[in-house]
Amino acid sequence: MRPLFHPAIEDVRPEAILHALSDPRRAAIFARITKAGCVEACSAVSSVGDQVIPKSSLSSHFKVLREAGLIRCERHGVEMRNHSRCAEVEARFPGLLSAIMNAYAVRTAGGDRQDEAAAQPEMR
Amino acid sequence: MRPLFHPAIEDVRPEAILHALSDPRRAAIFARITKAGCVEACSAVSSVGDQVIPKSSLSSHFKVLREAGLIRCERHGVEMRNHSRCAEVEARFPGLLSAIMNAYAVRTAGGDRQDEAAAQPEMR
DNA sequence: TCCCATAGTTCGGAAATTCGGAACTATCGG
DNA sequence: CCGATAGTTCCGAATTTCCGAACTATGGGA
Repeated sequence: MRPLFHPAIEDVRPEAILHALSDPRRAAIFARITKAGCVEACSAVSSVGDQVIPKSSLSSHFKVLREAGLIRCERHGVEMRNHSRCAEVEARFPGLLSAIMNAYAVRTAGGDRQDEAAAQPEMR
Repeated sequence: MRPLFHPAIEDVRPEAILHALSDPRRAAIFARITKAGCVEACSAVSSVGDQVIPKSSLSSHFKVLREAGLIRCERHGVEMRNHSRCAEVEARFPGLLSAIMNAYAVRTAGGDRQDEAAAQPEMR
């Protein structure tokens, strides 16, 4: 089971990235991984905002992020380390990730009525 | 039926935009509308690449784009005019749309094996 | 070595979303 | 009023998402 599938950076497709980040929970998870110095134990993210995410759902969110090419996952002992592939993706699609994360930051800053804490602002 | 629903710009949510543009066909439609001087008869876009889109599907694609806040639609006689809300969205989420459209352009330029003509490059 | 605890994945059925053909509606030009 | 064109709605089939329960993998003792 070790060799988890990761797309090569040149196989990463924009629609996969947009789809992955079009879910605010996944976007929040990705923001957290990217912010946290690119390393984090997997279910350190057991909730987003005050919303608890069941672990089977968490697992599939990570899978979506991984297969979209946004993160790199490897086992370390009993847990998983997740690295953001932010830099690689930035090189291939300049400005994309920062624009997306900024957009979420605008939304949470802009005072919408709905779940404020969903996404974390300013990456990079 | 006239007053088609359009979200106010401050109600536009990033996840809706990402979701709308995470479909390459919708992204291509949006690119075409934006490029074509912000006005275009609706089913001038009856196909994307060489792929024909049935009109019920087209209709719902336009609905998704409209409700995401990406386009503005109004009836003119028997047909629909679609304006890109690109400028408004750009003001709210700086860099987002151009980064996304550029990403699709990179993909088509980068020589993926799959439907090359799906999205049109360089907006703005 | 065996057993337990922890971290994550897989399975499977329910719920939600998307797709697209067929029927319907709106508008214009005779 | 009639026909043609442009879109929308309806609805069933196919696909995707969600999440609890069972399962797998790894490391740490006893």
